[in-house]
Amino acid sequence: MPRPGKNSYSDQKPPYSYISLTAMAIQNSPDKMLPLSDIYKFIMDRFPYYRENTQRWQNSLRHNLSFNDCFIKIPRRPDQPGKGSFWALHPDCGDMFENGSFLRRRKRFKVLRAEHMACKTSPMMHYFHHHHHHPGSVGRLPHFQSYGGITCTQPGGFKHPFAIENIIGRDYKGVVAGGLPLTSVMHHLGYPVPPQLSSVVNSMWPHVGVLSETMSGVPVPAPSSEYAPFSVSAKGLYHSASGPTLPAIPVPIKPTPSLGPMPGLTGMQAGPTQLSDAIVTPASEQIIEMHQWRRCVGVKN
DNA sequence: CTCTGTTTAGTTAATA
DNA sequence: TATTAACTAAACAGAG
Repeated sequence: MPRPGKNSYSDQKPPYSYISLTAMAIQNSPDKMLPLSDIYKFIMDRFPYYRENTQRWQNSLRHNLSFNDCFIKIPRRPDQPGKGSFWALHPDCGDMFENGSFLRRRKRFKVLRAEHMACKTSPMMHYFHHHHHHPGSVGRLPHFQSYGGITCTQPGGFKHPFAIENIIGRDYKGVVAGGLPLTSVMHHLGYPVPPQLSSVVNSMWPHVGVLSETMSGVPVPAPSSEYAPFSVSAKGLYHSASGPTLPAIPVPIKPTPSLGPMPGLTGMQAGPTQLSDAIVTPASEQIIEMHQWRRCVGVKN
């Protein structure tokens, strides 16, 4: 029960599952991977609700990381000191929240057992420690050459569930140049895409806030963590609150198909620019290597 | 010791 | 209403 005069609604439970909160944190990070403590931090910075009962929800969140195949562990390399591994999103997990609800996915993402074993228990994981990463490379686009394996496991090409261009497909479907998604163009021009588009991420995840606020450790001020809208009709906000494009707020309940938040998404996924419009990050680069290795070893997918 | 990570088990709640 | 995703609790192991 929110008490009047004090933060009113902002400490109410956000309409996100732990999975979506975690995915949000990961996707909002420059490298698309975060250590556990940073996932905690992200959530606590933006959602006052989670500044309490930390033992309870953090236990649940850790359970989710381990239990759900959509999250994968990426070992630290020697030049990345710290505790625990990095957590990233599995490249094949698809659009987990395509139904528009961030509370419950339509289906739980599961990888095949063989792949699961290879991914989670292989002693070859140390493989990742040895490849073209330098302390200064964070946030930069990696080399094209290492990029070839991006389509590796899904026919038609993989689209990261929270990939920038997917978000663009939802919020900025008009932002296209020459038939190519903006990200593709930027990528080809050599721009470091993710940072430029952080505002797009913010529009997708209304409570993500601005990156610099996390960096400085200053909690995000009230406006970005106001939950009053969630108690109101989602559909109404859906059409009115965020202008001509997309919901500024996630839809807590399953929308009707015609109201689907991302009419352009399917087209994006089937689009002709599979390879070039994916976002490559240090995390995905390492994932790509993992997949290449698995293919090489003959792990079926 | 704390933190991270895995696992089992039971409950709650969304949705087909 | 049945199914199943999500949540919670808890035991436990290993790393640092």
